[in-house]
Amino acid sequence: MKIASFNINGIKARIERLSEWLDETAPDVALLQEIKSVDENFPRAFFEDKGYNVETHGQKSFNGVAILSKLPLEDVVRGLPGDADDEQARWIEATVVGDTAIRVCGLYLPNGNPAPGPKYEYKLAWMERLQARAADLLAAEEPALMAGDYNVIPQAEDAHNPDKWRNDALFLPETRAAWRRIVNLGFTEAFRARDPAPLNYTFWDFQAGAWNRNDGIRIDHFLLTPQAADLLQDVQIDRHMRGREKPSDHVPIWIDLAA
DNA sequence: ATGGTCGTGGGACGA
Repeated sequence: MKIASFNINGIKARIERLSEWLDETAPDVALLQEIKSVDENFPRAFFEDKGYNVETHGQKSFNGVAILSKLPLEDVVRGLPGDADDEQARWIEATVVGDTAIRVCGLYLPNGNPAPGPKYEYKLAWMERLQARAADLLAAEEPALMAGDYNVIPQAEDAHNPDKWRNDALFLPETRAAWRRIVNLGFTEAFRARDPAPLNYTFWDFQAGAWNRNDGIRIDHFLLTPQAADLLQDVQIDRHMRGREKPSDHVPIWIDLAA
């Protein structure tokens, strides 16, 4: 089963790129971030015509996450638990019902800049809530994953120019410590676990010719419970998507599970 | 230090 994560940076602007990528890559499940659309305006029928079930958790103009799945989705939950006042649409989870049931969580973790400041405080608080949900997922001892745009550069090797990011909310020591507290609960970070070639990024800024200079960062991640990690067969970053017409600033990352 | 480029929605904000 191929499960992908893709920050599309706006469904309206990206529907053509997303459509061709779905046709080429044929993921069974695609977790989307930054749909930047309310649920009513998401082109649900377009993806249903391709054979996908569609679940969205959107808001006006910003954020927004969605799940596309060729297999049935059950027990959909919208919003990360832990703060009833949080109105930002950054979390959706569901159970993918196949031969092996897999709990999939799609997330768009807050950017947090500028740091310090209220946006950074929101990011750290969100990561504490994420840690709580992550602990519950592990306690269930079932195949489950959390994937999406984490807005976290885990290590210096995950940035082309780490010095540039030293004071950025994506790379501050406190951010990376919060990330490690989650991973070290017992998750497998799929891409790093496969020990792939270095300098493989998932994001290149639109500004200052970042793509042309390969000035990228690796911030889109898959965290797998042990029961999901047992099934892991492959991990790929679809880097080529960044070079296409009207690309997102992120590229897709996907895993293949023996399920 | 600044500005550089996108998307949304139709101005300013977020990244």
